[in-house]
Amino acid sequence: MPSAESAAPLFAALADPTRLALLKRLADGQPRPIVALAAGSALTRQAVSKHLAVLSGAGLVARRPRGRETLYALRPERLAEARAWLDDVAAQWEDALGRLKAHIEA
Amino acid sequence: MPSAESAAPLFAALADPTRLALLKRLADGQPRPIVALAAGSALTRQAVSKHLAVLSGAGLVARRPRGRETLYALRPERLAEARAWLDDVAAQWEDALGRLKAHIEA
DNA sequence: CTTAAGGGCAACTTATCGGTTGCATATCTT
DNA sequence: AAGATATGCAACCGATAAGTTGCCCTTAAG
Repeated sequence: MPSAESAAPLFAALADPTRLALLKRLADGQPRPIVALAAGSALTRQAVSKHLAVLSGAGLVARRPRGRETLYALRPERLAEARAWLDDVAAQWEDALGRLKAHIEA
Repeated sequence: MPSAESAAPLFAALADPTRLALLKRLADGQPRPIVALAAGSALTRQAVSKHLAVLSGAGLVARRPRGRETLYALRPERLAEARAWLDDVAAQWEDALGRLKAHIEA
């Protein structure tokens, strides 16, 4: 169960439609260079590069320089951490709900 | 499966440790007024109020004015939407992984 | 060797965010 | 009625984020 302090930066990296789109495109498991990712996004290469830097900083994406290009690949483990926080809260909620129900029936 | 455009504002609301802490405190199912929530947070009542407004705007929390106070309660359905997006990407990833493995073994 | 392609770095602009302070409003309480 | 309680609204400040542009470096390709 990630703490609020560790989970917040993760959600912050996910708080942008462009970045979500990038992650989704990388979810097919194929690493891509920046130009390939910038192709479909109507943004400047620099803008995409910045977004990838944010994702990389949050650990959601892995950078692997190869030759003159840099390949970016999804890191699903970090996605799982974000899910873990949500699961944690949901579990707390379910637990509280069950407790309430039990109390009413008692 | 929520689109990137609809999921991003949701993640944006989650991108702050104070707000995550608020959600976690509300996960016990008990609606609370602002003062009660501001009590443990070392912040001004106004700051907490703003954070709650953000959470409310994202649909993560329900406002229910009662008398001179306003009760805030968690809305787990919206949390589930955030989870749905993460699940979607994770499923895509797993699928691609399986496809790759099948291709190798073929 | 010359040229083009892929990217990093840095400066700058605009907008938004988190937080504060001050004041006004509505509702309990005595 | 008077005072305290719980909020809301608005203005303001400092920091950060998104995006652009311009320049330089490295690596491939002719």
